[in-house]
Amino acid sequence: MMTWWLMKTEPDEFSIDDLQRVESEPWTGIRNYQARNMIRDNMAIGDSVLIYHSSCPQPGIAGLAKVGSDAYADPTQFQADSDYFDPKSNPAAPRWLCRDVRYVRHLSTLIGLDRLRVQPLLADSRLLARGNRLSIFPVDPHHVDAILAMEKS
DNA sequence: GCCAACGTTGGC
DNA sequence: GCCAACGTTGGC
Repeated sequence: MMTWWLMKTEPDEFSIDDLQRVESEPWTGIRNYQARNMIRDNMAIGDSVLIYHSSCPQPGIAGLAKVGSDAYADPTQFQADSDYFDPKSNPAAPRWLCRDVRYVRHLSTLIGLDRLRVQPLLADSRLLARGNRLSIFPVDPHHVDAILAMEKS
């Protein structure tokens, strides 16, 4: 059964335009155990992804992608010069995982957080839940429907 | 730069 | 296992 996911990215670092350019990208730098467990246990190749731009002038949902690989060790945890270097991670038992994410398409226009906030169908969504700092989490199909319907309105 | 929320760390 | 201190996230 296919799951929909939301993945946050800071467009200054890596935007939906960048994903389109490279087509497929190792989604590295996830350093939260809950998110790590979902990458490991709950994602599947072919799952769909909402790409969300955060920490930027226009936060919101920018495009669609797909999970393109199984989970594998995030190489940045072993790179001493990386922001994501984790000296406590052991190569024999890597602490952090990633998956490849494949570009599907841009939304016709970015659906801003301001618009998401006023859509009643999303009032109970995790996306809008107070204090949600997870950079990866599943999205209910009916919430996805509501979001994609906003693309045409 | 501020601040609320929340995860992680480490002393006990 | 508790909990205070600290760090990070992310909107504004």
